[in-house]
Amino acid sequence: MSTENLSTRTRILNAAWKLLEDSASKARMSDIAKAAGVSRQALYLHFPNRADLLIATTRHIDEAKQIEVRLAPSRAATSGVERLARFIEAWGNYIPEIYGVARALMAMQDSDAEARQAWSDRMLAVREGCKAAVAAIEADGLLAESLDSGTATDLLWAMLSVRNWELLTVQCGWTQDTYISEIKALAGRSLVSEFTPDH
Amino acid sequence: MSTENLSTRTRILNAAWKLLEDSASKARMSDIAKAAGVSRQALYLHFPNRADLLIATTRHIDEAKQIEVRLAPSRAATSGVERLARFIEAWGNYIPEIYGVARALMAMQDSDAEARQAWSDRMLAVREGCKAAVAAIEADGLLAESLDSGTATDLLWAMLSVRNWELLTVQCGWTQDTYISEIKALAGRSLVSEFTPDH
DNA sequence: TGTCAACTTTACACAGTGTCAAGTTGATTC
DNA sequence: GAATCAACTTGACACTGTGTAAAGTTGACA
Repeated sequence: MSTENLSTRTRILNAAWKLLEDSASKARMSDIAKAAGVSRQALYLHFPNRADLLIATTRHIDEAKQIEVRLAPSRAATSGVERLARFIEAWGNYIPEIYGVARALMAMQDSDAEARQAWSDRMLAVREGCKAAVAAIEADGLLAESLDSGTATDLLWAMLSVRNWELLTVQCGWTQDTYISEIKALAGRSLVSEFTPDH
Repeated sequence: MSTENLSTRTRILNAAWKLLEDSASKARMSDIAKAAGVSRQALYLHFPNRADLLIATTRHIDEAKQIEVRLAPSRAATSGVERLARFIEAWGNYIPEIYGVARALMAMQDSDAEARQAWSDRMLAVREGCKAAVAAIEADGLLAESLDSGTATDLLWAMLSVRNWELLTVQCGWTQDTYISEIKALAGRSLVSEFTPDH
C-alpha cells in the first residue's frame, strides 16, 4: 500500500507502529519523525506528547488488526470451557501484535501517569474478558470448587498478562503455538473442575 | 541501630534500600546521596553507575534478610509437594522485601544492558528453585500427566514472577497471605496430579 | 492577491546520569 | 611537625531525550 496519500497523522502512527514492532530499533520521537518523513515538531502538532502518541498507536493497531472481530468467537461460544478457549486464542494471539507498543507503554508507566492510566484501562478491558469467561464456566457449574469467581478472574488475568507472555515466549523460548496450547491447558487444569482438554 | 559507625558504602546501600522501599519516594542518585548524608559524587566513588548501585543493594538486602536461610525449609522437604509449598512460601514472601529494588531494576532493563543482565541472573536463580521443586514432584511420580518437567518449570517460574506478584497484590489488591495460599493452590492444581491441598 | 492551515527550521529549557578537576580534611608516617 | 594519602566535597560541564517557542515556507483555496 502506498504511503503517499495517507494523512500525516496516519503516516506517523504507521511509522511508530513499525518502529515499535521490531524490538531492535529505538523509537524516540525523532526516530518516529524520521521514519514518517516529517519533522520532529510535526509529531507535536498531532499528539501532545509521547504517551498520547503511543496510546493512539495502540488504537490504530486495534483498528487495523480488528480486535473486536477476533473476540467474536469467544462471545459466540456455547459453553464456558469453549468461551475460555476462544478467549485465550483471541487475546493470546493478539499479544504479539501489540507487544512492541505495549513494551514502550509499560516502560513509561513509572514516569508518566497518563501512560499508566492508558495501559491500565486497556488491561481492565482484558480483565472484563476474563471475567466473562469465568462467569460462563461458573454458569455451567464447572468452576473449580476451591475458587470464587473473583479469584478465578484475577488468576486468569494474571496468566494472560503481557508480562507472562513475554516471560514464556521471549525468555523461555516458547513458540506462540506452544504458548497458546499450554496456557489453555493451564487455565483448564486450574480453573475448571473435571477438566479434560478437548485435544 | 546507629548509622554513625557504618562505612560510607553501607550507608549508601541502606539509604538506597530505604528510598526504594517506599514506592512514593523517588530514588535518583541525588536523592540517595542526600539520604545517605554524602555528596552525589561520593556515590560514584563506590559504584560506577546506578545499575551497579541497585544491584549491590539487592545483594545487601539478601544478606540482611538472609534469603539462604529462608530457602532451607524447601531444601529440607521430604516430598515434592512439600518442597513446592515451602519454596512458594520462601520466595513468595521474599518478593515484597525486594520489590522496591526489583521495580527500579526492572524499569532500567530497556535502557541498561547491565541491569538487564543482573536481573536476569537473579531470576535464573529463582528458576533453579522452581526446577528443583518440579524435579522433586516428578521424582514422587506426581507431575501432572500432560506436563514435561521443562514446561512445568517454566509455568511455575511464570506464576512466581515478580510481575505476577505485582499484578495480584498491587493491582488486584490481594493480601500477601491470600497471594501465598492462592498461588500454592494454583501451582498444586496445575502441576501436581491428584493434588489435594493439605488443609 | 491574500489568507490560512500544515508543516519546517532553529533555538532553547529542563531533568537526570555520568565525568572531570580542583579543593578540603583527618589520620598515618617518617 | 611536616609530608602524604585516601576519602570525601564542591562546582562545572557534556550528553540524551522530551517538550516548548517563535519565525519562516509552501500550497491550496477564495
